[in-house]
Amino acid sequence: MSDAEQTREKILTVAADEIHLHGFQATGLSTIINRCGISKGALYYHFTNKLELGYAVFEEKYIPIFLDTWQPALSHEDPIEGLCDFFMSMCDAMVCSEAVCGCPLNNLCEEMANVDEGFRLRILTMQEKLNQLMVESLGRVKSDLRDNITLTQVAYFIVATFYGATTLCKGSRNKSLFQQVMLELCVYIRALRK
Amino acid sequence: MSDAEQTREKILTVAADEIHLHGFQATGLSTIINRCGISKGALYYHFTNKLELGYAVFEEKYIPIFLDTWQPALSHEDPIEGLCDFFMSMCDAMVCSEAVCGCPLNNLCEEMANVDEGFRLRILTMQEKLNQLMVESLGRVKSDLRDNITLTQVAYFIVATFYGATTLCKGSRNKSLFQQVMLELCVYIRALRK
DNA sequence: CTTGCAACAGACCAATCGGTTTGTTAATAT
DNA sequence: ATATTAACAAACCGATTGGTCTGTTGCAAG
Repeated sequence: MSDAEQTREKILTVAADEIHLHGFQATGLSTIINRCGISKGALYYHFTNKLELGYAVFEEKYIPIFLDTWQPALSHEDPIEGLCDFFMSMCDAMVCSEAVCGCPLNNLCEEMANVDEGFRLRILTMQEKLNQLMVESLGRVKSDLRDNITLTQVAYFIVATFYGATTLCKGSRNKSLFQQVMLELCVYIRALRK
Repeated sequence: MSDAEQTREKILTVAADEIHLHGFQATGLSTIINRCGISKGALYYHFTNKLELGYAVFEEKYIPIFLDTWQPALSHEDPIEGLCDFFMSMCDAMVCSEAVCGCPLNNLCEEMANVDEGFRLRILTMQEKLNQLMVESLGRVKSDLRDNITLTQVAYFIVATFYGATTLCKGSRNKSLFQQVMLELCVYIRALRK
């Protein structure tokens, strides 16, 4: 990787972390610059403006992370247990010390959906993609599931609950609260079976 | 109500609306001042700083609205149906034109929980209060419910799903998506019965 | 009549923001 | 050897932010 590419990568990595920690709008370019040890000239050489940097972080960092996080659960031979395992593992991964950052997708959706259309559409695309993946995943065991369920609806319900759990956890800084919601979510998911 | 009290009320009302629309940090004092048709001197006469104004908005505006919104559902003689009615009515109330603002509590929690401890504790108190109310409410018909359920856990689960649904709706600007999650939530709630 | 304070108005200020411009350097192509 | 360019460094800029400071006005008590 060339020096320039390394610089670009470093900017993206630091920006991704900073946006995850403090949100997009609250993240100053000066912070990114300082943490990277570069100048403003360097940043603006690689990105035309703050918004474009944000888009790049979303597409080159958040999307891959997001897919890598959900993929194992969804490609599990038994998606029901795959999801339950995933949610339980998220309980351990959830850090509740100084700050709870939660899911970058959820955060950006809350912060930017009403602020910038470019962000909103990217988030929307990702959410539809996740829903589609989940529908496909559950569809593979459709014969095991109750007859009266709508897969799309169920998929959105699951994601909504997951998102809401992270929000609650942010306010309470209580990992066990997150865990409780996840446990109940597992109860719900397992009850999808006949 | 005296003139001074009227001014204070107007500030609180406008600030509450503006914070609901754009969040606390993105709301400038100049916006509030302009919309109220007052001066900066007036604002700082009634509130020591922006943060204290935010707290006042939370306590004198958001908390009452929040309680008034949930109370009817929870004090319904049949809380299960009370909640279902409530969620269905929220589908109609949800506006999806230019922007989706969602629940002020959820918004502030997402934005401020990791930024200011004063906000976080106020939000936390309110969420615990809601949970307590919901547990009491469901507790009144406990004999009708399945034996293996934990009321607190169920209550947090319900609120989490509701919160997450508003987030999804923000990104998609699709009222029917919100409706789908609410429908599934009703399915879940009704399944709490024996 | 005047003194005093509540209730503002509005100029002012330092800090910070995203963004621009100019300058420098090292490498590469000719 | 020279010209060009990629890849930055850093001073600079206008706009905006929350916050302060110095008035000014109207009513009310003495």
